[in-house]
Amino acid sequence: MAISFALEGTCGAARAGTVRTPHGDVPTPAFMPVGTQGTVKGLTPEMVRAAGAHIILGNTYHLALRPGDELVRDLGGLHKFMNWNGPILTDSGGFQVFSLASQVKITDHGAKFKSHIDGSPLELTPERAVEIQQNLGSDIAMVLDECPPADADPAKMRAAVARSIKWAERCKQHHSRPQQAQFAIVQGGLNLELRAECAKELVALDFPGYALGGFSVGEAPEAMHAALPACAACLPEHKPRYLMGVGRPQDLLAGAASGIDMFDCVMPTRNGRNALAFTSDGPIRLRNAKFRRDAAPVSSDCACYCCANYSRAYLHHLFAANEMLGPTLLSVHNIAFYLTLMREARAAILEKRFESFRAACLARWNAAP
RNA sequence: GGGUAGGUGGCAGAGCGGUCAAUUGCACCAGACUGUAAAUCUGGCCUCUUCGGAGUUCGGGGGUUCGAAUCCCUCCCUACCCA
Repeated sequence: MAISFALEGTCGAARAGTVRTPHGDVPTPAFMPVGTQGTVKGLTPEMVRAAGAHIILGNTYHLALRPGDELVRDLGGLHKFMNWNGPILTDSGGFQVFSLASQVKITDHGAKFKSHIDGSPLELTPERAVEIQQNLGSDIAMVLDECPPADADPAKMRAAVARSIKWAERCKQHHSRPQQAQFAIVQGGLNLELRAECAKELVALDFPGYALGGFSVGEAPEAMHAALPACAACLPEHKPRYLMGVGRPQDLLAGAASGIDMFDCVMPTRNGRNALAFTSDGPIRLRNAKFRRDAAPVSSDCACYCCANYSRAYLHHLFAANEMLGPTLLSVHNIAFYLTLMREARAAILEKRFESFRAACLARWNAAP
């Protein structure tokens, strides 16, 4: 068994547990910083760990294109290559089928891409996605899925679900790395019946973990929040549940409240690079002139390296001067903020006070001036 | 004292008779960012505005013209060269 999941406590639908992997344990609910190209942008692994991360993401599509999955394999695997010895989850490239859609042609066989790097043609099939992730040596691999946009018409949505199920089967069939767990991905958009159907088929295939894909792809956040409880409830209780690509802090809490265990999102790092800081009083834009002389730390009660040592005024200066330390420090903070939130959420679940914790967080974030 | 090249919006720098409130970059102001083609992108940036427009701008003054940032005269200023 490549991974196992221990459920340690619940509070309503919310769950606290531990995902055990060959490279270490992950307490849940967990947030996974995104390191698409074999790096959490701007941060060393030491910084990522110090910020509180237990597990990070890598990406099949990007790493296969460059430097190449066989190269990574030959150099000892992704953990060694990037010097991260904790757990790694690799995304399958399914999201790139969505986000690079203008250059992608999808057939039942696979997704034909044009490389965003040099335009060269390539095809990502379910089998190839499995192979790449096995070469990378991640602890958790994702099946290749088709992730339609939120406004896709019902027929397209249904077809994407059908294809995602077939592809999941092929991925499972092709998978052969015992120390790697493969998670399936439920699609279906906001159609709960379709979601349930998709989940049922995938659960029958008995994967060690299940993800909800196809959220935060253009729909209103409230619509996603409303759909999550039912979607999560379709998944096995004794296996980890992963909400892919989500989201803002309030989305993570909504997910956790619905019974989701794992999250990933580029938001803390990308927004950090773009001078937006998540704070206990809501998001702030450190490029704004009002922070020019603000001696306070980025977030008032944050214990991260950034907040322990630097002022908002200094961060404002770094971004104004275009200094690379600005994005780095703010990525450190934002990741720490997300991970602290998950740690507190976990404690609140175990202490059966998750809903009041969530309500308090939302009240504070929304009270911002 | 003589010559030459110039003086355009916070700065740099286009424009050289009408389509110019004036290209562009920087700076500045604000916004966006959800399984990362993103240290990126979008909008604003003379004044007023009922957002339809309206009013004042291109060193100062005067002139030519239906019309001038653009042509002429004059004054002021800057840079370089010659005495």
